[in-house]
Amino acid sequence: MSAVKFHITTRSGNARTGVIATPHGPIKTPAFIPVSTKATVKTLDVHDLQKLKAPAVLANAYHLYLRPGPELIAKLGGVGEFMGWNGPTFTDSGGFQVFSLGFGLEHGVGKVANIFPDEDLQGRASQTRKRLFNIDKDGANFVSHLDGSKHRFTPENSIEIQQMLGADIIFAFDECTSPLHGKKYTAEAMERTHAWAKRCLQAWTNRDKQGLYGIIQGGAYKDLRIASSEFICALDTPGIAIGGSLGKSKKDMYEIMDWTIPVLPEDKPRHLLGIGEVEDLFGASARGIDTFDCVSPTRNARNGSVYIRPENGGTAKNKYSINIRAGKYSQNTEPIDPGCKCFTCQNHSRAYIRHLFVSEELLAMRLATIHNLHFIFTLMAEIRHAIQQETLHNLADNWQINP
RNA sequence: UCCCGGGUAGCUCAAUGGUGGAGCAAGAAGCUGUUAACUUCGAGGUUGUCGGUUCGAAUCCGACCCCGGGAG
Repeated sequence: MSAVKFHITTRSGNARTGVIATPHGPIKTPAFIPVSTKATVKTLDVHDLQKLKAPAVLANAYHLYLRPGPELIAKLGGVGEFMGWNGPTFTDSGGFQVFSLGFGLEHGVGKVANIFPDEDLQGRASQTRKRLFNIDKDGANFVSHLDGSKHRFTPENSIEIQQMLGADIIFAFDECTSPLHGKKYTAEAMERTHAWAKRCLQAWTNRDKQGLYGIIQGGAYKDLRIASSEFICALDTPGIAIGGSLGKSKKDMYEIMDWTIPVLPEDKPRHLLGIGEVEDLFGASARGIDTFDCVSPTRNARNGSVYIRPENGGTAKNKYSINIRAGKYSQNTEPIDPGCKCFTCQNHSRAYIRHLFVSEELLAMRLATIHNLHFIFTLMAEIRHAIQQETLHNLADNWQINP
C-alpha cells in the first residue's frame, strides 16, 4: 500500500495538472512547496501558511538531525506535528548539504549558474572556504556547522532519519554536482547516487506512511541524464525527482528537462529540486514538472527582493522583482505589487515596507515573505488553471515569458 | 570681554610636516533541494575661512567665523 499516490487530471502538451494524495492531504499540481529547513518557513507561522494556502512544506534531514535531533521529533509526533502543520510535508535527505557544505562551500558555487559560462575553478580560488563534508563511496563524513562535532551520513541513516522525521514524502540520499564539475566526475557522482538510491530503497521500510522519491543526476550531460533517468525510474519509487546541476543558464536547465522528462513514466509525480524563480515555474510546468521547492521566494523576501508582475515596474534585466530597500520607494504609497491580494499589499505601502527594511525591523521580513509566497502560490494557481484551459501560452505571453 | 578645548565624508572620529583613512549611515548589485535578517561593490573631501612659513601644511604661525565649556 503506497502512502503517496498521484493521478493526472488534465494534460496540455507536455504539461499536466494532477493531485498527489498524501497521508496529510492532497497537493494540487503543479505546486510550489516552500522550504521549511529547520521546521519553519522562516518568519512565518503555520497560521500564515494556512492563510496563504501553502500546499505543503519541505524540511531538511541534515538540519533537523543536528538540532533538535530525529529522536526528539519522532517522540513528538513527527516533523508536521512538531511544527504544528497539519498539511503535507516533505524532507530532503541531506544530500544537498553534502554538496552545499562540501564542494559548494569550498568553491563558492551553487547548483545553477551563478558563474559566468567561461569562468572555471581557478577563477574561484580566492573564494575558497574550508569544506564541512567529505564524500566517499558509502556516504559522507561531516563536521557540524553548529559545533564542529563529527558525524556521518549514509543512504541507510539518511532514510532512517527521514523515517523518524516522518514526512509524507522523503528523498533518496544523493550527491548533487555543480556546473563546475566535468563529465568524468559528474558520471562518478551519478553512479554513486544510483548505488545509494538502491540502498535507500532497501532501507525504506515505512512504505505505508511515507513515499520515497528517487533522484536523477547527470549534470548537464545528455547521455548521463538519460542513463540516470532510466536507472532511477527502474527502481519504481512512488515519485521521481530531478536533482543536481542544472547547467550554467536557463537554456541549459530547460535542455536538461527536455532530455530527462520524456524518459519518465507518465503516472508518477515529478519533483524539480531547488527550482524556482518566476520564469522557471512556467518553463518547468510547461515541460511536465509537478512539484517544485526553492528557497528563492523566502530568502529573496528576507533580503528585500519582492516579487512584482512585469507591468508593475520591473526592469528589462529583472522583470519580476524590485529591491524594496531602494531609496526611490521612500515615499511610494503603492503596494509592493499593485493588484496583489496578499495581506501585505492589502495593508501596507512600499514606503512602509522599505522603512521597515531600512530600520531592520523584523516585520519587514515577515511581510515580504507573506507577499512573495502569496505571489508564487497565486502564480501556480494561474498555471494550473491555464493548463486546464489549454491557455498556458497565453498566460506566459501575459507574463512576458517564453517558456 | 577674557581663558580653555574643538572645527577633517551625512554622523562619530583617526591621521602631529611627506600621496587625507576607518566605523556607522546613505547608494547599488546579487541570492535557485537555506551554514543566508546574508554576501559583494562603488561613490562620497578646496581638512571652517583668508593669509603666512615651508621644497612640501589637516598638522606650524596670524586674523577672522562657528560650536562647546569656564571666568567675569
